[in-house]
Amino acid sequence: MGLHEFYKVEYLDEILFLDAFGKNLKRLRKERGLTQEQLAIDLDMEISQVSRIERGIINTSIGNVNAIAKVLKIEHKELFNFSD
Amino acid sequence: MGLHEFYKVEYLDEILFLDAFGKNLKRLRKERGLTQEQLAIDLDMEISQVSRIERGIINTSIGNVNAIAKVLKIEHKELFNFSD
DNA sequence: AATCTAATAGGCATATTTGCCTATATTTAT
DNA sequence: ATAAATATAGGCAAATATGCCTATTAGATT
Repeated sequence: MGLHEFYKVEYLDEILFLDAFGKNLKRLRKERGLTQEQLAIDLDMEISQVSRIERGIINTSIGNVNAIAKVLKIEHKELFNFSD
Repeated sequence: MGLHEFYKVEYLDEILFLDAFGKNLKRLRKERGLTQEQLAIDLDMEISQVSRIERGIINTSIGNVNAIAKVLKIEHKELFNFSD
């Protein structure tokens, strides 16, 4: 079905953003040949959280953005570098 | 006194990051002649939250990063563009 | 097909953020 | 110096993220 079935219209922009952010993270992770489990270990985070972030169902923190950038050895901006 | 007086060493990197992020946001906001109150209104957020974010005492969400970038009419990466 | 690996899903308790509120402090303008 | 505007501070309840756990599904390999 893709994305969420129900949502408040006011938050649609955020939902789309979280979805795009997650897809981008998944792409960057796979490009480096990492599994969700390995990324979770490196981040000292639960694998279920990594999964939730990549699926765009949670609104994670900028602290995690910082940690992810460090682990993936990329700049913060790369995590936000997606057309939509 | 600057920053926090007590913290767990493991989280020092995150504390420094949140502090830098907040200072950068404050700079970007002032450059555009906005008060915390006006920014809060535009973001549909509490002024106390804007204050907490700028002071680096909370770890806000990527959804707010997205909203802030939109309101300030800047790219996401600008919010992370600080030396340290 | 069977097995192994990776990812998704969700429940529940805890931690953290956020909204709402009031009060105080700091800065700016008169 | 006084007043007005702006920012900081913190308490409390509600909302949300996270950790920990188990189970299920999807994908890859043999």
